[in-house]
Amino acid sequence: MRKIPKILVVDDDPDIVEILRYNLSLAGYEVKSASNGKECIKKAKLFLPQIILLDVMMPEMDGIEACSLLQKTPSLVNTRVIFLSARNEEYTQLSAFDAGADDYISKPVKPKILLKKITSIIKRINAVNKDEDIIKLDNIIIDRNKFLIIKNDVEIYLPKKEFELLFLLASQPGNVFTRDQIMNKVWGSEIIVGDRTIDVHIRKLREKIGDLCFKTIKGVGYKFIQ
Amino acid sequence: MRKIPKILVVDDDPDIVEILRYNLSLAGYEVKSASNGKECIKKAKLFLPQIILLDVMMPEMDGIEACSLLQKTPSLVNTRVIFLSARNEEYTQLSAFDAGADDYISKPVKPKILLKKITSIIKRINAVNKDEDIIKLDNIIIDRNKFLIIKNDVEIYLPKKEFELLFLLASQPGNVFTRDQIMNKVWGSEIIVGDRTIDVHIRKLREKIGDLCFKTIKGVGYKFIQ
DNA sequence: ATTAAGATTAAGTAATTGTTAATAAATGAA
DNA sequence: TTCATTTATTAACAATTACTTAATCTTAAT
Repeated sequence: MRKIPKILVVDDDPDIVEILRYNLSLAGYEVKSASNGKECIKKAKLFLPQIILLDVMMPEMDGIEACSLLQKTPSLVNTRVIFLSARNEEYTQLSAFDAGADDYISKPVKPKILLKKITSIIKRINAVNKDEDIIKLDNIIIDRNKFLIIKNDVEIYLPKKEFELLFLLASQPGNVFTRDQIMNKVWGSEIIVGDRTIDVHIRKLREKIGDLCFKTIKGVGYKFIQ
Repeated sequence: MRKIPKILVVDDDPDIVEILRYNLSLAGYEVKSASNGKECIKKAKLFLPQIILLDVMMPEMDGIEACSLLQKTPSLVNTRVIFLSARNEEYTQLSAFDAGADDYISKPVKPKILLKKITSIIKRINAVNKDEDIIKLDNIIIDRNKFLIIKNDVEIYLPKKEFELLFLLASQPGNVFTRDQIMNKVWGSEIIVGDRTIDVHIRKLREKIGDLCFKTIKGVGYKFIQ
């Protein structure tokens, strides 16, 4: 149950942005775009993408300069930058790598190959960085790498299903999840169990995590509240 | 004091091997070479390079096939493969990535750019894998060079599989490793053994290292705890 | 007050892991 | 090599834990 990888596409040519957006969305990535270096940095800090596809020549601020600045942003240490450029002079490529690029691809870009490269990078990131699987709220941390809950500095271990249920509810505190949604996400769509199964698991969570954390919305479902 | 990065150059053309060896050695890397896929695999397992530069077309076994096999070798999980090839057909590139390539560079290779790419990859590897061979925790040291455990100043020698399993679990204390992950990393993806094999090895570790160090997360996997 | 949805409990069932001992495979020494 | 020893794997069964259900009780909305 990993999150959808995010990609920021940065190019001043709207056509190129559209082509890339189309291909990347189709491949299942979450895509946002920017049209120059300044916008890139602003959006990257908010969006926190795994990958930035960056043009070199752009108005306002070029890609190389943007890349240098991105490297200095702590929240983006795990973000990889791939340059896409029509400029193939060696010195441009060299300065791109000096600025912290992870790759430099010459335009025209072959979408299939770009996708493979991205897959390969994402695979490497996932093999290492598991930060995405931790939910941190005010007084509870839910860490799926450790399969551990820390509530008020106390460690709590939960069985698998209870953990998955809590993880789901806590992934969007305050939002109601219907029984159907819970069924599909925690049990999977092929498995069919009785109605009361969810109740019982909720009950156990109330026992272990605290009654007040779980609110029943009668006729609708359950929500996790902080 | 970080180790000198190791690079394995694989090409059937001795001239290319020499050019690469010259440039890489000059840049401070430790270089070995092979001239076909079979030799590549044999040497890679012994040399454990960070990076393999791999030609596509070679006698005996081509680069793509070699790359696929390399991916299945547990001790080479951290090794990156960069293809260097004169074949620029899209399908060749795609199958290279499918085989687990990290990059595909068309010949003729520009040494400066290759060096930058290598630097960039090494930087990423180092950012993650701080110490490859020795794990030092509060009261246990695990040294894979000596295949030795030191627990509370007592030396413990373990058989290979038990050692690998411990090394894996202790590489991220607190984190759960699923049985699948353990299977893939310790046994490799091509080997298939029965369900109870992991349990038995865990049992031996609990006997030798201490029961409390290993926690079972039922339905998920095992974790090492300090 | 009626009713439908949810809560609770305990008990049954299923699934996973632990343990032991026997066997196979690999390793190392004579 | 051959034999002895160690290590790895499997199989059979035990133990444990988790999951589900059924029966009954409670609650809240109309």
